[in-house]
Amino acid sequence: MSTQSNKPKARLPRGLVDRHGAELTATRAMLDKIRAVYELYGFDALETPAIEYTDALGKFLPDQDRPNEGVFSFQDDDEQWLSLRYDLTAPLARHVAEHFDALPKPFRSYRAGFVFRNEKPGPGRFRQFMQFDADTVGAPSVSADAEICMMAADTLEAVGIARGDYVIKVNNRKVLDGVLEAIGLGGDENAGRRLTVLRAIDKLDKLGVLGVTQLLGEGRLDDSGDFTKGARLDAPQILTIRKTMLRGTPKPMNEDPVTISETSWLDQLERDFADNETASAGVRELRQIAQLCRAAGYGEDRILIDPSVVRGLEYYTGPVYEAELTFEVKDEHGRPVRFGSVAGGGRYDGLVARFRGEAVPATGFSIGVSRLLHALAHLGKMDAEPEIGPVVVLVMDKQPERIADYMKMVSDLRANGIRAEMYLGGGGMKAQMKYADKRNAPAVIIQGSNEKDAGEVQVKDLVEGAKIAAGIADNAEYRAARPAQFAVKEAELVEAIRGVLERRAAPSLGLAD
RNA sequence: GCAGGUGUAGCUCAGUUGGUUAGAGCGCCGGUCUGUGGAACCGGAGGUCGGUGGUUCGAGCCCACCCACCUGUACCA
Repeated sequence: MSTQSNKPKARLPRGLVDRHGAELTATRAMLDKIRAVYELYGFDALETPAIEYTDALGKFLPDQDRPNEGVFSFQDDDEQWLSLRYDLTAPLARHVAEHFDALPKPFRSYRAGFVFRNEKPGPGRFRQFMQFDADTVGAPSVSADAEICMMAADTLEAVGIARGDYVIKVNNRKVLDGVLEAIGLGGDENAGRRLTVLRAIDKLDKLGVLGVTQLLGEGRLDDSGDFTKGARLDAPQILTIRKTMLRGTPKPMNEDPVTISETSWLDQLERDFADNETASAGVRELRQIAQLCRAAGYGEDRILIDPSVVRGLEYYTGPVYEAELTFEVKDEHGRPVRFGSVAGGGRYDGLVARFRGEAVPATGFSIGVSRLLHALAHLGKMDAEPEIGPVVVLVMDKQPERIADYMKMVSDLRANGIRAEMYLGGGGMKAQMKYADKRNAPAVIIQGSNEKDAGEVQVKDLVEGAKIAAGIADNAEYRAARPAQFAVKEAELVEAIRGVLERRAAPSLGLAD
């Protein structure tokens, strides 16, 4: 029988993608812009590996039932569990804890890299994706948090998002915790319900006030008919949450919430929860952050105190921030596209302490590189121009001495900084032309025996040629026309190609053509 | 994980009440053409019809289970 059944299938696991061409170029350009801002702010580069000991990453210790829940894990040959990192913060905490004595404090660093999550992929969600983080470790004051927010705003503008098309929303976990305490959800016995409440609030921009209210109460039936159990709060509790956390949201999807100013909201919160120490401390911190940002010239259009921001539920201990894009984009069906948050972060005072016992305050944030790039593409800010391919020297004659001639041409072009290659495949001339077309070559060089005898080469400008060809309807005529093709002396080859490339680089000055 | 939907060529899809050797367009490769991308004409490759089992003389079509993908939802450090 055939070997067909044991041939491997050429395929990629779900949630993973190959990237190439314009997308890679655009990614590189964007990373450069982000890096420039981070360095301007005084952060230094740090690289950590993609693999860590599982216990260093945190809570996801593999168990027998589900060794890979959420994280990709495997055992080393000494039986120790290793995992692919699922964010860049936990590895940073490990690095700081490991080299604590040698590092300057505060320690300010940035890093970009792929992270891995073993979960269900969706549109714009992958199992491998890139993050670009910056963190300040060892700085307890809210100045560090305010600085991160300002840098986040600067970064988004640097990559091409206009002021007004984004907002950095800031909240404080102490406020959230304090309010929950005040409505009787404090203490260990209510940990589960607190989590449910926070998750519900986090869904505000997705489900709207109505949906969140349902999740705070009995629960919610989604479009597919599936029921999500709610937090089962009573009416007064729900009212309190709606009055505080759901209020003042900058983009109400529903008419319900009354948008009030940042300061009014802070005043109200301070008044209503004056006797709750946790909430009051949170409000004080938020006021300071707002004050610092305003003093530096960042208005509410850029950095906004917003009570509905929750962020991750695991390790944030103080201020939390989230960068949201506010412009509207329609998809091909005319429906609005949501980008959601493209970056986020917060204060995590307990993360390094896991390794050291003593508290090490830290704050930082993380940009979702692929998501941000996706958003930029919708904004038309991504250079989607295909790369200009190499000049292709066609092989008209396969005699070894002629091959040497062709390679010499390529070599001369390269020596002059022109991207070039000789056709290395086995095809005939037509195949070679198709190849050049597919590679987006600006020009091909043709030298058969006739040209060789005359000491000449044919240069064909493929871009011009395509333009001219568009006006030729008849096939025979098209072939005879040899559009945008001309002969030059062998010695003038480099100069001729340079001319073609220049014409290509400045098409808007095409009056002379 | 839960709910719903969809699986026929690389892509988009046809395929009669179950009936010989499963089709089209586009794409791909080659030829017409010792000389030219697109177009034209001619030819070619490419399918265990998602998988397994069942019903039947006979299954792409009917039944059961499984798998994959899509959408929503849950989780998301």
